[in-house]
Amino acid sequence: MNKGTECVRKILEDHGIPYTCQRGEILSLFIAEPKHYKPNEVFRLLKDKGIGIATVYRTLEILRECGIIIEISAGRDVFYRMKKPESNCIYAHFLCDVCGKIYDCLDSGAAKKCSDFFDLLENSMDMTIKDVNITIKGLCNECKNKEGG
Amino acid sequence: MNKGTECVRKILEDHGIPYTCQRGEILSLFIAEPKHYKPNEVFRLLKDKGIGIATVYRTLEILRECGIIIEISAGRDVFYRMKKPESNCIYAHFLCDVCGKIYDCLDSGAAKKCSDFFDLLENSMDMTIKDVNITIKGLCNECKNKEGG
DNA sequence: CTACCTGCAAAACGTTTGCAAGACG
DNA sequence: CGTCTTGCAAACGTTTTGCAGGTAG
Repeated sequence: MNKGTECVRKILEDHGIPYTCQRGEILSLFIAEPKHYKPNEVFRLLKDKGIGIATVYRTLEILRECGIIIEISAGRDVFYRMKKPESNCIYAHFLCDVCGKIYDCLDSGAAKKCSDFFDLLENSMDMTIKDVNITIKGLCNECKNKEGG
Repeated sequence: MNKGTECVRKILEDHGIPYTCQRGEILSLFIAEPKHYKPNEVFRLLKDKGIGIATVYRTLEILRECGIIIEISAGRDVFYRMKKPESNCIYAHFLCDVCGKIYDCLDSGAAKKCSDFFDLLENSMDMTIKDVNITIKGLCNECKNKEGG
């Protein structure tokens, strides 16, 4: 049993999730390359290892429930990615209309401003905010410059 | 031909959309009760009048394309509602975890602040923002007080 | 050994499409 | 009358579910 497996097993068990090799593989994927994955993508990358689509969905739900990964909906698509420790329930993503790439886009300064803003909103509307999901659509850096030039 | 029909016909034609009674019915729904509708909901409310689900989807897409209504995705659900003239491409919605109700939640003051924030972000990340969709999840006013008390 | 987890296949959704019939101007 | 629009049913992609067999502890 190698180092990576050990590490992944520990994360799962620390969250009260019994280890199985399928769960290990899925979580490893998110750790190895920390980007946004659609369920289908996870399935495509791991089906060679004999992981079924149902297990992918069930595992993503488990990992999300316990806060290891987060679910992001951008338009009609659903993505998952690792939860970053510094993010305080406010997630902002930029989705490029042209190339379809998805970018995270809150540095800690912006996150703080945002957080203050939503605190105010929470009070003024007398509700309890659990999380905020901001999806920005437009042209990303690359596509903007391609179109312009 | 009554007043309501005339009015709806005018809106459609002003946007370059040929009038049909199905389009009229769908748009009337949004005008009569200006709330958030899922495609399915629109279909359920209008199928008695012989409107098919395909027509609902096609019409919603047409109305969205020309800016009469907007599309909002909240979690895995897609909603449509009338576009408000004052909204400047920034849409914020509150979705209650418990009762599932959806609320608009940017008054003009908050919208201005938000707008400034995203202008800054746009510059600092060198991208072009077309629209911003903010989904806030949590407990709404009513459900919060029910749970608490 | 028991409880839980898995893959498969089928079902359940939401959404889109092709097509023949019908409505619009 | 030609064009565009419609309803239907089928197709499609995504997500969920039931179940028999397998795995973990």
